[in-house]
Amino acid sequence: MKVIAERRAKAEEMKARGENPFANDFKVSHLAEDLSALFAEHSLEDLEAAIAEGSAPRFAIAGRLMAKRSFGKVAFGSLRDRSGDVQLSFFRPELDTDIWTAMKKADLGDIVGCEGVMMRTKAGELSLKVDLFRVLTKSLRPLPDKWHGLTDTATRYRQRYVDLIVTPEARDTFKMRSKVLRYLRQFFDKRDYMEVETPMLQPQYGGAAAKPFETHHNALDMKLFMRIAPELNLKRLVVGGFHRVYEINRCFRNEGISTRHNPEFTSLEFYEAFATYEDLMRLTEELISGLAEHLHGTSTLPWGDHELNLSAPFRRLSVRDGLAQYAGVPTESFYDREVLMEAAKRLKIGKAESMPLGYLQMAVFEEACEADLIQPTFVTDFPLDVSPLSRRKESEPTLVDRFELYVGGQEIANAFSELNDPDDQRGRFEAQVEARDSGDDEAHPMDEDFIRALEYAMPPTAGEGIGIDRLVMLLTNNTSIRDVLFFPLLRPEH
RNA sequence: GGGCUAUUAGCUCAAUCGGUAGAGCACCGGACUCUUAAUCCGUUGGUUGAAGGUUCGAGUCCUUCAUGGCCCA
Repeated sequence: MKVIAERRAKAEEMKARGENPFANDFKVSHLAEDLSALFAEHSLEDLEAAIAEGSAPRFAIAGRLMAKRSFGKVAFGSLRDRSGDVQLSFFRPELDTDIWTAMKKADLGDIVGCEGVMMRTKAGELSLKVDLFRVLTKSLRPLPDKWHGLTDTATRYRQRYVDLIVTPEARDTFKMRSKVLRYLRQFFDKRDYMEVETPMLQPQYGGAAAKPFETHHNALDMKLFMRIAPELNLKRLVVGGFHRVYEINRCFRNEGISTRHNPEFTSLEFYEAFATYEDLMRLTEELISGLAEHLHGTSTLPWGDHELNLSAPFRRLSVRDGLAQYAGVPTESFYDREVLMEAAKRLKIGKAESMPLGYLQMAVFEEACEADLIQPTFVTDFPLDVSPLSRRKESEPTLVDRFELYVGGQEIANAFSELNDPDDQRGRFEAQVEARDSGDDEAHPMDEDFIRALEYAMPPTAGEGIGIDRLVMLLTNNTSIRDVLFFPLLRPEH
């Protein structure tokens, strides 16, 4: 490519002049935002006077050259470092010829180092009046169009480094993601939770209904799974006496890829002894509305064509009522297989005949309700069949003390009062094993050690998992999970 | 997995009925002492995603493949 060849030639010219096009000897004194903060109140005249009497402080900044506008004897540039942008100004009559030439030769995208004093332009803009200028790192490839940026999604994801340079929204999203994680840690730390880490490589997987990735440990010649959830290990820690724990980390599920699924994703799971799922609803409301306030100063956020109201309290909707309101299944027919089958047929749900009742109830619920649950909604009272780790509802033992939080038409959180009766747990696992044997490859496998742990007594506990990627999507108004992951999984390029 | 759709210069996009692939930005050269998408003048830049096919002639039509996007399951 011609442009690359030209830039390589410039790098060679630098070498010929004894300059290193990949130098690492420039000392930075300040960031762009330091300069705008320090001089926010200084007038053009003040700054000119300081320069004239030689009392103006000198600054050394470095970053990527993002724009260049040159005239006969004056030029302006824009330098971006990790804090933001600052304008550079060059005045030919006052500069060494070499410095002016170096500036003229510099390409957009080069990493440059500048020294000088602060001034204001006639338009009033703060500007570093440069007297020393070097290309520190030569950029060999041209940046995308400075106005249109990168629009091709494949390129944006595959070459995220370029996307981050030219797409401010992408930068903002990832800054926001980082803030979310920090907020979550502070939120739980304040409540005396302990952050823990549990294995991602496991001889036995569990804690969710999903297909795992498998791998192999050579030394032990043993099959290992990538975890699909940290749940069982976190509950082992509760048994061990760590009564408030949370883990923020990656989970892996060997499933399809879509705008809301990536094979690896980040989950927050937290467990609190002596709490119930109802306590967690209040905690979740506080967490999410607090997060919105913290990030945006409001709990009303745009989401596609909608506006989300994330202020507490959130709506509560039992699965039973949801089926009645959205799927035309009267509350008294909640357990009526025929009525549910009619609804399933209407909603074109495949393989409904072979589903156990709880699965059928949830399949109909998800198909009929999910997309309409835009405003935050706690869906409660799940069927026992689909909840092998949840505590039975005392008033209605075919249901469990569980909720899922839906926002923006997608599941954000899943929580329940934990099942801590080891015998009931064994029965649930056995039912899951049976389901697996009859073809459900997402059924939960038996975990003898987990039952043994429960036999030592796990205090009454409530636990919750929150999908961090989806949460960030909501908080940044991104409708694709790929926009909140630095490097989403894609097919190989060639 | 199925349907629809897209892929053209480094980037953003044009190209009428199938008839010589073009513009803006970037780049290169020139003018210019306050710009901020600077402006003006002049150049350069193409295996039209890949492979086949139809045709005198294919960016355009057909087939297959690759990679995205949207919708459905």
